[in-house]
Amino acid sequence: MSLTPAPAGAVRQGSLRELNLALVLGRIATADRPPSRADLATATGLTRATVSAVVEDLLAGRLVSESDPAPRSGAGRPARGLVLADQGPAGLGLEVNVDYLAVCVVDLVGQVRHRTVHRADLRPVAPADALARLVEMAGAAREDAARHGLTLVGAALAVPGLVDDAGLVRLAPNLGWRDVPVPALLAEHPPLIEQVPGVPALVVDNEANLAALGELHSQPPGPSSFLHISGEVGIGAGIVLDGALFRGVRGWSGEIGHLPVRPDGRPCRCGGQGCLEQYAGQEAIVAAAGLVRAELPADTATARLAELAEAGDADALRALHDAGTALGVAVASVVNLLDLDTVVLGGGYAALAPWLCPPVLAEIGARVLTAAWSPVTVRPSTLGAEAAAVGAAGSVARRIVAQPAGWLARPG
Amino acid sequence: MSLTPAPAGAVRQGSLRELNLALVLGRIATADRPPSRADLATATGLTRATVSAVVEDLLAGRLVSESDPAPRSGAGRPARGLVLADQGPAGLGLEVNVDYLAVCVVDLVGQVRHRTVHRADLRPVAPADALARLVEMAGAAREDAARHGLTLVGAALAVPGLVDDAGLVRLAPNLGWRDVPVPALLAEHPPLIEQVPGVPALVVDNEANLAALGELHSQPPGPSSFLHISGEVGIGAGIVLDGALFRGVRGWSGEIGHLPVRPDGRPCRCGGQGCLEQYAGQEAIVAAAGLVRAELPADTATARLAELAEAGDADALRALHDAGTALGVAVASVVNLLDLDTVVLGGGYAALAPWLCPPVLAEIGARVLTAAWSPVTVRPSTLGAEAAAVGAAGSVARRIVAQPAGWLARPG
DNA sequence: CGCTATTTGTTCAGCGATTGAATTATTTGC
DNA sequence: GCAAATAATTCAATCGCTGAACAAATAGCG
Repeated sequence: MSLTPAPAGAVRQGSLRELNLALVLGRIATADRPPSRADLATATGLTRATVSAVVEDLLAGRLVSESDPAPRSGAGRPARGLVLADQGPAGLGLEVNVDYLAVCVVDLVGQVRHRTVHRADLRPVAPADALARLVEMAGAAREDAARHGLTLVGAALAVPGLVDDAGLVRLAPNLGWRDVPVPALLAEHPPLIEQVPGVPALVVDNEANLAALGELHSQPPGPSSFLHISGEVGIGAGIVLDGALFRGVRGWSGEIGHLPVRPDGRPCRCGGQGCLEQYAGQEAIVAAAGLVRAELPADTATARLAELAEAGDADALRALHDAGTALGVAVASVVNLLDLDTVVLGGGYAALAPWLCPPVLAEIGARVLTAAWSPVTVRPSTLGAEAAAVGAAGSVARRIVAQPAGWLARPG
Repeated sequence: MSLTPAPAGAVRQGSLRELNLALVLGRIATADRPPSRADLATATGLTRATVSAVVEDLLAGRLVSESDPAPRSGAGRPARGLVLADQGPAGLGLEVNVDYLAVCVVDLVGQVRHRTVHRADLRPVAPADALARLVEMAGAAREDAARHGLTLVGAALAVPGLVDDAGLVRLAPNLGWRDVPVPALLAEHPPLIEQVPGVPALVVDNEANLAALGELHSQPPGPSSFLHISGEVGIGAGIVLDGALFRGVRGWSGEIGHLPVRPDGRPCRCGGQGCLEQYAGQEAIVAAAGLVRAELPADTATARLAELAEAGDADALRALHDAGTALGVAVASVVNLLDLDTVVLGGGYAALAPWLCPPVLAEIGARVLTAAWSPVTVRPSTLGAEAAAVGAAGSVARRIVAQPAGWLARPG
């Protein structure tokens, strides 16, 4: 999701204003301090007159507000700083995962204004029932958002599986879902959002993708190209290139869990052999550490591992080192291929990062030709749990920033 | 290099025309038959009046020309078809490789209008001397181009190695180059091109990247996202995503030759272990087939292999099968990661495709989770040798199509 | 042959958005 | 208290798109 305007088709007279609205608003969103109209004029290359006109539209639409006297030095009339409004449009983020449901609301600024998590084992629950429960939570979220002056303009749902363009969940193995028509199931419930031109009412996407988007938009802003790895039962990755999520031809990119790291190794349930998941997936690590999986609820497995590693347990340390090495082989492949300089460990990996990072870095150092000239950073995610839900909500809010014209054109 | 306009900064009054010039010209370039002004209006969403005005500019700048009566059926005034001009701006492509120098000229249409290849072992030649020789060839190319009514507006140089943003060749191992400042060396020679706003005078890029661009712009147009693998002494890949080359954060993407396909395998000169290059590089295949490399000039090694395989030589067939399997493991990683549906085998691999494709496809089928739903195509490159030079020249010519305003604004 | 329907391409007044210069507003420094 | 400096607004001019009317050119039909 680039912040620079990029018209797809004809550039009409009115597109001009649309593009400049996006340009100016994007600048306000990414500035590290509230810019004045004059700042925006020099930053964008537009004239002050144009910026004033554009800002007037944005103020009228309540997308930005004027902040009180901005700190300045020197003579001259003081500038009025412009900031994104903390009221107005907001995004709804939804997440179905193996052991929890999550709902959150993120505003234009990117802040989480509402958050609900419902812990439960979702594997035995029918998809329709899980979604119904989610809608219920979302209803409460909307009411809470309204109390803060926020209007939900779109929703994004994160699922740990493969999703096609139409929102059909083709396969979510760890959840036991197959060919679940999410949009159709959700359409049976009363709509929770106010439709705005240019913002899809519902986007269904892979959990790893949305978590990566969350990382992209987190504060402080990080790099615009990176790999975000979600290490859960399965291992997924979100690839962010130049500030935009790369989804692949059919939206199924990031299947890093099935990169062959030991081509003649253990058979994987995907049909292949020696997939990363067999060596660095949650179950593999737990087993290698000598823990009995049945005694560990999924959401406590990584916590228990971290506990043992912290205490110096030899089995746990070895298991983590081996997993990190396997992960490092896969990451080295990605870095060689895409020339990324940042890798973020998210999901269950975030808590295990202190033990995973060293072997991953070692493999990168040994296997990446260009690592000698420019080092690769490997760090844990800054977002906590439910990162995908936050990323989902943020992706909706970002869309308003990227295409404000739709919101401004609404009748209200 | 997208054909849809995408302004980076301010959208000023004049940008409107710039964007629509690019939009209309891009449409003319990609249409499969010469479109009329009316066709363009419906295709772009602009009014016929605007299209007429835009086309008038393009005709005046000699970027397009009217083709004689286009075949039509039915009543009505006959349309006048519009085609890209076969005169006017053209791109200069240069290539330095291990055993040849190549120069070519490609016009707006994408056709190769001039081509010179100088075969010689470049390893013992100093970079400055190699480039001087290339400039000499380019001078002849420019004169030949001028006779066809073509003006060179930019140059691109393909090098088998890592190039940074400034055009510095950091490392070209098989050529023996290290830290060669190509732009500075070329600046000592008289300029060969006419500077046009928006078109860089010289771009230096990796051979695999430019070969991929050549494939992207080849006729008939193929997919807009694919992986192009150049199998020479080293193995490089160009990644094309949504019609644009993906260069990575520092321009060093595509180092597929060093993907670990056997993490504990043979040591590689990159410092890693079990890199693809050790199993599917030209030297590895030649050695596995029982051929003595010293007796084979580099440019005949693949031809000899193909000959033997054609004749049913067991050693050659086994060597190719093993190489294809290793290649397949790497390709499976890429496809899992990027969800591409097309893989093009270029360079030395093109001639060996009949024997490489089956094992590559077998590995993909076994290791790619999504292959069951949508098959992956693996095919040889349509461009012949010196694909990188052609791609280089084409990338310059394409830039004029993508940003015609610069050419139109020139004083001439 | 002449008329009509049809499609292509051009002309032109109107209009929206940006521009650049002039103007007003507000503060600091002397 | 006044000049300098910076911020923001106002306004006529201009650029380029729009929509509708108009001119051009052909096929079909009687």
